[in-house]
Amino acid sequence: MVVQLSDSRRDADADGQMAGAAAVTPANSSVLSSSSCEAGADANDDDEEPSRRRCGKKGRIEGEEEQEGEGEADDDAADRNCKSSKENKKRRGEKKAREPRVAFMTKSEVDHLEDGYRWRKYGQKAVKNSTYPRSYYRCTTARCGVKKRVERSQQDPSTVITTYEGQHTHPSPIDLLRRGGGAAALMRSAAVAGGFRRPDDLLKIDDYAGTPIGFLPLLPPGGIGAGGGGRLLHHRARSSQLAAVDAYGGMLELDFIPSIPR
DNA sequence: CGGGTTTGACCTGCGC
DNA sequence: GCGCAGGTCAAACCCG
Repeated sequence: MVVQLSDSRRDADADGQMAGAAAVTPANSSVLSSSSCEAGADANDDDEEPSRRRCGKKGRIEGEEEQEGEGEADDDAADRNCKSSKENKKRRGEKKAREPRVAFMTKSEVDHLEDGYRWRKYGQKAVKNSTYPRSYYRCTTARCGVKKRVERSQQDPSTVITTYEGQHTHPSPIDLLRRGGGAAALMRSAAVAGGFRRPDDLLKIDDYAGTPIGFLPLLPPGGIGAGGGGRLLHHRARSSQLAAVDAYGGMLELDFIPSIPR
């Protein structure tokens, strides 16, 4: 099974920064409450957020996607944009640099898997050729533009596909806890202990171009173990590599972060 | 009352 | 240019 992200990656940030998120598993509120992320805190997205405005009644958002430094105090710019939707369109076209995105597939009965960050749902759409809707979430942390989409696999309804876009501009609590603990060692030991070593145990994740970029373990419905659900902690070991560890010790090694083909 | 969810409408990109 | 599908907004609603 494969996650095929339909969007072309040509626009993606080649920096290799990972979506600040991690895969997930069903909520298990009794354990850790977050996942970690090496938030590469770059100011890439002062993206939207509170100060969005609309043109006209239900018009478009002004100043949206407006960035490059002047992100915030752009009332004027916004007004300008308001005047010409064409310009606006043009701008969008120019700037629409997609955030790097990563998709995770997880066996779970719940759609919205706990990953340690707080998300606000801002939309839901029926997806063509799928009986399951896709939900859209945004990180609730101010100025953090990370988004994620959650949908069920059409082929395997027990599988949840979570796509993260962007990177958190803030650490998650768990990240702080783990910091200094030696992520690499942690990951290695977890991988060994995990037992998810054979391809059969894993779900393949493809990058935008359909190239295999990693694997995820097939978690049993409800997650690993009786209580279900572990949380994925991930650490960017190198700029070109991401490894992940499930909170339950399962191997979730994502040895990737695709470089963008041009 | 504040924060999250639902949902219909709107916007945008893309293929034909 | 048109239509479709994906993505987003925001009012209304819900819930703790």
